[in-house]
Amino acid sequence: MKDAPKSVTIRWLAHQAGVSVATVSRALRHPETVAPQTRERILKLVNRHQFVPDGRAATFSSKRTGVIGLIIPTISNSIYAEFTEAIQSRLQAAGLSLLIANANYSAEAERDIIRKLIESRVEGLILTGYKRDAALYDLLRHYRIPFVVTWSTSPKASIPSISFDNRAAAAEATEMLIKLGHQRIGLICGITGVNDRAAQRFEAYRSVLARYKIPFDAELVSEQPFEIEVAADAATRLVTLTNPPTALFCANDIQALGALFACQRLKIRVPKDISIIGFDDLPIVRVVSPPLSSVHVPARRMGHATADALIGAARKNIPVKSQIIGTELIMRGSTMPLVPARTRPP
Amino acid sequence: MKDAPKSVTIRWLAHQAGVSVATVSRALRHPETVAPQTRERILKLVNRHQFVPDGRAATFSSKRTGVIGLIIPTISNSIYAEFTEAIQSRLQAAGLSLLIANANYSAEAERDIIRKLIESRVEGLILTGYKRDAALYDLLRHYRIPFVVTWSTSPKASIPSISFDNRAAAAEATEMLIKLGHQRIGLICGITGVNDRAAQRFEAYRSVLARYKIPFDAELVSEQPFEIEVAADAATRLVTLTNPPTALFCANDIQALGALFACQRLKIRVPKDISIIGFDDLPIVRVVSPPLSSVHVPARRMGHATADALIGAARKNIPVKSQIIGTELIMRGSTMPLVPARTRPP
DNA sequence: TATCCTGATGTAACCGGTTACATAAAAGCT
DNA sequence: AGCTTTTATGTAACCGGTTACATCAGGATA
Repeated sequence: MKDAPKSVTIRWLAHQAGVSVATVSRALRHPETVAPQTRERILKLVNRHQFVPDGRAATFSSKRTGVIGLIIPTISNSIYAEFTEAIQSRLQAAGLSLLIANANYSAEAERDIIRKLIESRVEGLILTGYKRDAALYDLLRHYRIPFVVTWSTSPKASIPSISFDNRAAAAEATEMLIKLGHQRIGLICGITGVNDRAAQRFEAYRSVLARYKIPFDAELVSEQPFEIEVAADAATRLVTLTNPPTALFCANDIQALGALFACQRLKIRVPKDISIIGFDDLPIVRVVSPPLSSVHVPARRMGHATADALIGAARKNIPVKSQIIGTELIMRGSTMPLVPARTRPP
Repeated sequence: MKDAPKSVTIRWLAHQAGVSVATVSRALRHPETVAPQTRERILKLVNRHQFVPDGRAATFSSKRTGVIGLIIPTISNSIYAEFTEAIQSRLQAAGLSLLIANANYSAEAERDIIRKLIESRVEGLILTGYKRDAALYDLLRHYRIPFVVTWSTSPKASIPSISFDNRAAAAEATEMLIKLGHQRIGLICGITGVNDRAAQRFEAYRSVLARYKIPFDAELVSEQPFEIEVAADAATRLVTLTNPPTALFCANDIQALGALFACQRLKIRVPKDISIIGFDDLPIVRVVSPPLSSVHVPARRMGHATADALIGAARKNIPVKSQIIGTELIMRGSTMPLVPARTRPP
């Protein structure tokens, strides 16, 4: 037998097997269309030469990439990990791959990523939040790449979203604290200028306060990145105010945990001295002491629904339809009705 | 001007601009080789038609993908997030993309992922741990794809690794507890059968005990997945033994946190009643109360070194050389010398 | 036995951009 | 002014697999 060339190709294998390149291609991609003996002869050569087809040529000639792109704002918050794993498992079952890109909460980085993914001709794109340059949505439509917004509902019919309602969920949490008797409610949330989910949660907080005729006090609000040490510092600042809050609504669990640990360090008892509600319902919130109340975000369900929608779009040209997924406020040991706060010495 | 076709191509743009396809290609990829007026004329058309080149054709004809593959065992442990972000930032600066794949601690899933990445012709591959079917390393060499093992040193010169030494780091932590006077040291680690890093940490724990003539007690060891609730349960079981440990070495921080919270729930004081050391040195361990002692893993530095090595390999054919990166045991408030344990009622 | 249908296989054009090599014009130097 | 060098641009072959269409052989049916 002739020695293998530097790069074994389907053409070379075809020659060795005495068949056409189409037959080798069929043996690899649609083996049931090839006669059993022919198929075995081809696969034997494939294995002997450790042949792995060149995906660059395959995606070029088939005009398919089999890839769905996902852009998340960070990979260090495990709520996105759960969401991503849910998507990945569904896509894998459908024979598609997930390409994960991290935008690091940067609109500019995200723009570059979107263009790169369009250049790669991904067969679908999953976005986080709906707020971005409209031209990017136009470009996706121009290239007929199905897309869907997640982690935020979309106000426009032309921008499909599969998400829970941030405002409704944040309103429910804020309202619960009010119903527990709290009036001075602190908010720790993300940077509303670059994060539309944080902005929506903040708006809901304000609007519920207004609804209950509770004056909005900017001093009780802290916007900062989702880093636990930053959150702990923010909580420390809030709870050591002259007139501190008696409750904290944290727009994500990392911040709620930071707040909890800061209170522990300051010997402020949760929930006796201060109630805390988080958002996401990460596993860790069930394990800390006391277990944190939190808005349960159905990340896995949202991931599955998102993947299913894009599989339908990519494989069967089914348009992506918006869906709203419910959240659930889970009350645990970090919240209780307001009791008169003991005055703490300066 | 003639209407744009269904799919605008470089060929069509060339015709519109009155130049050749090579010139359009140059205008996009190497604009400095095209005369300024020609370049502007071409880019004007590109913008007008919202043209994004077809990456499928580009990667095919150039035989370049510009992609480095990274396989991590999970995306829900944020230590991998830090590592991944470090790699991504370096690659981005070098004009390369990172394709992240999640193996979910499954050797079979990883095998499929490796083959898929070879088929995609990634220009480099970053692996986690060195233990896997040798045929996979052979296949990577066969296709001349540079690779590197991370999160574990490699015993073989033919398998380059860039990592800290798990055994040395785990030995240091175990030894520290012994030097603090602890003899009954519990170990909570990952599943050693599928996780060579867990296996190495476990081996180091055993070997240090042996060195100090401390009998190995299997009852003090708990192997289970890295889930915080499972870790809390494991810790609960260990600390409620008839003859419980006076210290816990947890082979990652998630487990250390689970152990800490379990102790808090059981009113077992850390470090007075039991010392705890974790591994990874996640930000949260600095914030909890008490702050956890932990082996600091230089994830960012390892990420940068790994990316640099593969950029060198992919772009300049520089062979990847193994590197060992140090760790550092950070002692915080969760460890103290052994004091006689109060007898707890059954 | 003849005709029709199905399964297996071959042919060859094609996908869209890249780039080695060639050519022409412009710039620089003597 | 003539020659050399540099810059800008064109030509066209190529990358490796996919697949629409065609063909042939074998099986089924009338």
